[in-house]
Amino acid sequence: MPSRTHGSKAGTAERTLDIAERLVQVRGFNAFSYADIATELGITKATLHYHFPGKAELGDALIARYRARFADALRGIDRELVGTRAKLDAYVGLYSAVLQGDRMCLCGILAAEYETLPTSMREAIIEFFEDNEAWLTTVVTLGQADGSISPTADPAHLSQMILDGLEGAMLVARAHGGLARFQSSGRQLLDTLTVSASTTPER
Amino acid sequence: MPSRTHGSKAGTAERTLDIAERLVQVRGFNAFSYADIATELGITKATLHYHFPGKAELGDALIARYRARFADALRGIDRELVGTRAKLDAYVGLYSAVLQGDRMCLCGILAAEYETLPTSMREAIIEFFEDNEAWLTTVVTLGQADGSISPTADPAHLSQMILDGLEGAMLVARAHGGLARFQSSGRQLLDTLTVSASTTPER
DNA sequence: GTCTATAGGCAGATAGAC
DNA sequence: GTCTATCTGCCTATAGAC
Repeated sequence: MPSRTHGSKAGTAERTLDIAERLVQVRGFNAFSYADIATELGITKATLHYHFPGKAELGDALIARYRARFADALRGIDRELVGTRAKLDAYVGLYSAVLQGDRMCLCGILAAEYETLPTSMREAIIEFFEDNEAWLTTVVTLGQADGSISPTADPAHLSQMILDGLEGAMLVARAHGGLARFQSSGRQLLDTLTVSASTTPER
Repeated sequence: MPSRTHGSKAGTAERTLDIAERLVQVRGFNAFSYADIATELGITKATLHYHFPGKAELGDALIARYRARFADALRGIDRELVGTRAKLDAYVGLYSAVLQGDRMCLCGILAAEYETLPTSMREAIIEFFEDNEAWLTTVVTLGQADGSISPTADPAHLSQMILDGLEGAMLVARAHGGLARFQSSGRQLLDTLTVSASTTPER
């Protein structure tokens, strides 16, 4: 969800990343071209190759920026919210914001194309998932300590379940059900997971 | 799960579907070509166009066959198994079998490429998801009746959560964690969902 | 049904002028 | 940094012979 490039003053490289990011999140890495970006940016393909020698380098930069922005958002949640359910709700909100632009999670859609991607991109995608699982594990562990999550389950398994559930909800919702469906699926996931300690589900 | 084309005697059309199906499930619809299939089949691209005029028609046939095969598998579960958890375990097993060949669910990977697909394929993908949700809803409703699933949640929401969770688990697992991760995520989902009526989780 | 041959387009990428 | 021009290769698709 994190804000993409700010106001008006942004270099060609940054604007390229903004456009490429959107194209990948909507259409996938194998379904956009340098020509698409060049047209939208009003420059030539050759100029694009000056900033990003090949598609692989562009992909690397895309993931690196997305990953850093997502990590920032997670730190923001830790800073501003207390309580397991509040943090998890905010986490779901991150995904909702992405889906609002008819986009899929960048690393989620790249995971679908995983077999066709260069090694450097593959490794960075894995790191994105690991970041998310690590953060979720701290939140789940907190939840087990404060009694809002059942203490019998393995926090790592619960974290995987949450990540997978939300990535899948985005994937399916873009074809079938849209934002409303994503949100009901996400809410159901959290409701099923958390024994309402103090938070009251809205229905 | 669903057996692909049987023994030795299969026409060109059927063998084309077998190969195309695998290529799509592994690489995606936008990352395979008629040339890939022709080479593997030992025929020319022109022959392929005789059987399937364009990629859209091939895609339609792919989804139709996959959907029918999946529906058969669901009927098989209903025929052979009783008990909510047993049916749900078998459902997860269907997905595990797909993942074993490093494949993603056909309609899951197509959902990632949704924006780039022809209308006919889009509609068929949605129908696949609806089939699954309808079946899951009957199982969840059964589970609420027999006490193995909490009766307070909406069966439709729980069905979405299950479908989304498994599609997402496949998506992520192919990049990170593989079959083992898919299975632990799937088990965690079912364990969280079902209040162990009689089935004992393996840990 | 399967082939040869080919069309026409677009992909990613590079050389070299400004 | 950005351009023009161009290369090479692959893509989907078609015509027409066998």
